[in-house]
Amino acid sequence: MAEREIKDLLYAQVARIGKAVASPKRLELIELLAQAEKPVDQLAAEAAISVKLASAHLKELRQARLVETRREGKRVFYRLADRSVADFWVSIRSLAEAHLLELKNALARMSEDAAQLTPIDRSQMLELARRGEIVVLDVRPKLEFSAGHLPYALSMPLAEVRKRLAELPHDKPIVAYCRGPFCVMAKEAVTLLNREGYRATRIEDGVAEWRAQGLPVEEVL
Amino acid sequence: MAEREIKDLLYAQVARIGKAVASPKRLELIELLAQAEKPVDQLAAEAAISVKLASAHLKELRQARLVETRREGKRVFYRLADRSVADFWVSIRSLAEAHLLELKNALARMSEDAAQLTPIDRSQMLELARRGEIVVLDVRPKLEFSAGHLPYALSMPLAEVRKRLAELPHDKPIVAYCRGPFCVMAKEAVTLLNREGYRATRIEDGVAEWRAQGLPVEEVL
DNA sequence: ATTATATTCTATCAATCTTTAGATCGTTTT
DNA sequence: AAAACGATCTAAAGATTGATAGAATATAAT
Repeated sequence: MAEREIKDLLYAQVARIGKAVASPKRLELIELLAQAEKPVDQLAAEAAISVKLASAHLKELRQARLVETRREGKRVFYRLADRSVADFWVSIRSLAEAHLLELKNALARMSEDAAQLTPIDRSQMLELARRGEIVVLDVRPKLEFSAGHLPYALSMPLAEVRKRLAELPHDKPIVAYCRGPFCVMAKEAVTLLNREGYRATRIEDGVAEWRAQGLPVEEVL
Repeated sequence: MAEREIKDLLYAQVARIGKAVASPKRLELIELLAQAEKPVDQLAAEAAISVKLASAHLKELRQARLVETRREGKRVFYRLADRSVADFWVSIRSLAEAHLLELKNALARMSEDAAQLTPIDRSQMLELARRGEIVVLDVRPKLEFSAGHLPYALSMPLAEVRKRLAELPHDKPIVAYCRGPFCVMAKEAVTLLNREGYRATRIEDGVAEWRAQGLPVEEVL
């Protein structure tokens, strides 16, 4: 085989990964799967697409070996092939944030209330959490928390925050997080908490971002 | 604007990066630009495509803000927008290598002579080079060497190796490298050198891979 | 077995992308 | 100013992809 043909083959293979992440919906599915494994119907609902379309996109991701499946009774659960896929999601999103002005603007529009954002140092935050001087609040669905969460984090899904206010201290800073920079759950939780008299801020990191930084994540294996 | 609309916008922006790297030729252009800035005609020749097509692909890369241009007389030089694009190239290639069996096979077919490949530790190699116990040979074109190269490396473009054999010692191991795992120049140089009685091996790293590992690179700024 | 549920496969249309060719634009040289 | 050259733009053909609907498949419950 000629050198040129082999080269074409090599780049074509890498482009398969590129094609897999060239669709907004597939990226959203990857981010959702970075939180925890999920069945098709749930992925479809969370990404706001039909089950059929979700299935088609997941098939592409599977052909690119980015996701794997597991059947449990009637349901088929999808999960990322391994940690490097989540790392890749973080890296392509970061690259996009760095290079696409429109993305920065859209992100800024989403979190106009910049004061909510904690620019805190990650390791310092970890230390404060360890000493119990702040409360780290995971507002994602319980199952995603179970699949892995920041150290010392307390699980309180967004929908439950209002009813479970009593569990939160008024005298300590509360730092909320959710799925990552594109997720609005932490933002909503913080808005609610501050209205109720708590000292709440949020960080943009999700578990994938946290882990991609080489920081520890609590998970049941 | 509704939450769903903003989300769609965010993922669409990231997908623009995905689309930019969803084409084999664009990936090849990125790899070429990771070596050094280059004019359109040269990129077209090295990627074995027409100037028109190269121009069209480069336009897409520019719209995704992955590359920038500079005019010098009649020529337009393209360069990567910044180092993170080269890092991204390394990361998507690694992901592809890890997940696509066909890619592994194609790569294996390319370097059937596994004995040529040095599985050496990078820092150890750096130390040996510093002490002058090995010769690190950069077989890429001179201009790419000038734009940045491994520490202590000697520039000897593949086409010149045969004539410049006298410059190389017979009693020291020679470690050749070129543009990265997809590049065949180092492989060819090693084959030639071993036939001439030298102790030559190669590493798959190029400058981008080296730098992505956080290792130092010599460059004129 | 039959039915219900979850998922995937197949077919289709519209939209998008790749590639090529011809025309155009900008810069340098004569 | 004209010619030469490099690069880009525009237009068009063919190929590929995204999204939707209907048919088919696999498992669980009846």
